[in-house]
Formats: sequence, structure tokens, C-alpha cells
Amino acid sequence: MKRETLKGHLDLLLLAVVGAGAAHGYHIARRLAEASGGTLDLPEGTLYPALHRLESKNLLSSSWDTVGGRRRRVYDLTPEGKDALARERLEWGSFAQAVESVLDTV
Amino acid sequence: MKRETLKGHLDLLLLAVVGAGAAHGYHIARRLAEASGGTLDLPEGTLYPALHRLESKNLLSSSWDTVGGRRRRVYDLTPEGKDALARERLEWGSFAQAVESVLDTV
DNA sequence: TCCCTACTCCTAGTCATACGAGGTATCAAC
DNA sequence: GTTGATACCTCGTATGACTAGGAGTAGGGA
Repeated sequence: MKRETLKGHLDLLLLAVVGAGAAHGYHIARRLAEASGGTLDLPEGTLYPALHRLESKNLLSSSWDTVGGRRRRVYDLTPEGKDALARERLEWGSFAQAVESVLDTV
Repeated sequence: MKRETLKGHLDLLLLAVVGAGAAHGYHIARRLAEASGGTLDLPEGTLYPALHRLESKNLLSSSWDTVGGRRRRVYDLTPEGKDALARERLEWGSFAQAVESVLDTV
């Protein structure tokens, strides 16, 4: 996939995954890869800064957890995050439809 | 629309519009706005640099035209542009489907 | 014992590119 | 003579995905 393809759509994906249930970073990445049939395989340098950004925007909240000696940061949606997810879904819908229309029409 | 939404997908749209018939910049923008029901309304600071970029990558070719005293630069697809368009269509398809899968699955 | 794989997190710097703001010029219509 | 549509351009900025590095835990195989 091209370098810029994901830009502007990553937040939607992360919010959607976390919206389906609290999860830690590594787990989010695997859920995403799985749900997309391997197409969406995020490098860590993409994943973690994005999660931090969403937390600093108050769309996600996090807490540390330790399982089997390993530390994890578990993320969950805030109420604002839920709203943002709904908005982003709508935006994606209209964008995707606009692109499809162009591809069909022209 | 968010500032970054279009990133990585603009080339596809421009190639698709020109692929349907040679056109000059202003006309491309209007075809795009029309075909997308107004969703895709490119500012000129987006449109023209993108067209120049595509030409410098040899995906578009251009020639000057004068109609009613006004100069226009008319763009057409090169053979490489046709190939790129086909590739970009496929990429869009798999990306869009991956996103939809994530939104549906999770 | 050592190593490799899987797990789990982090950050500094780079690069590509959409966009805002500003500029130029023609023509028709009011 | 001013406005609005047509038609093009470029410079600078901001954003954000990614590369490349680093850190540590745990388990299994050689």
C-alpha cells in the first residue's frame, strides 16, 4: 500500500477497533490485520503515536495492566471518542461514496 | 472534510477523470465536484500542483490550448498513466474493502 | 547456555503532499 | 468600472504515516 493511503483514515480504524472492546496496542494491531485480511498491517511507528494522539485528544483513555510479567497499556473509548467514531464513520461513508461515484461516473 | 482525508487518493481521482476524456484543470475540478455530488471540491492550491506532479511522473501529458482568448492547459493520460490508473483502482478497491471489513467486523 | 520468536512498549527524525494565501489575466454582463 | 466566472500559477505551512532505532519479558529449541 502506498505511503499516504492511510492518512486521515487511521483514527477511524483505531476508534472502531477499540469501540468493539477495550484493547492494548499490540492487540489492536492484530485485530486490525485480522479483520482486514492482512491488508491493514500497521508498523509500530504508526500505531503507538496514533494511539497517543487519540488519547491526548481525549478520544481514548488508557490504563496500565500487567499480564504474565508483561506490561500493556489498555485503551478504551471515552464518550468523546464514541462521538468521534460516529462522525468519522459518516465521513468515511461520504468520502468512499464520492470516490466510487467518480470511478463509476467518469 | 478533514484536511488529510484525500491524501493518497487524489491521484486516483485525477487520473480517473482525465481517463474519461482529456480535460483542462478547471474542467477537471468541475467534473470531480459534479460526479461526487459536491463532496470533492478541490481548491486550486491542491489541483494544479497535483496535475504538475502527475505530469512530471509522466502519467499525464499536457498541451496548451486557447479558447475565447483564454489559455488552457489540456491534460491527457499517457500509457503509463493508464497503467497507473488501473493499479490505483485496484489499490483503492482493496483499501476500501479492508476499511469496510473492519467497520463491519469489529 | 544461547538464541530465536512472540509479545509489548517507546521516540526522534524524515518525507510526501493537501491546502491556504496570494498573484495574474481574459471576458461577459450589469 | 465593477463584479463574477473562467483559467492558470507558486510559496510556504502543517499534518501525520512511516523508518529506524531502542528497551524489556517470556518460552521453546538447539
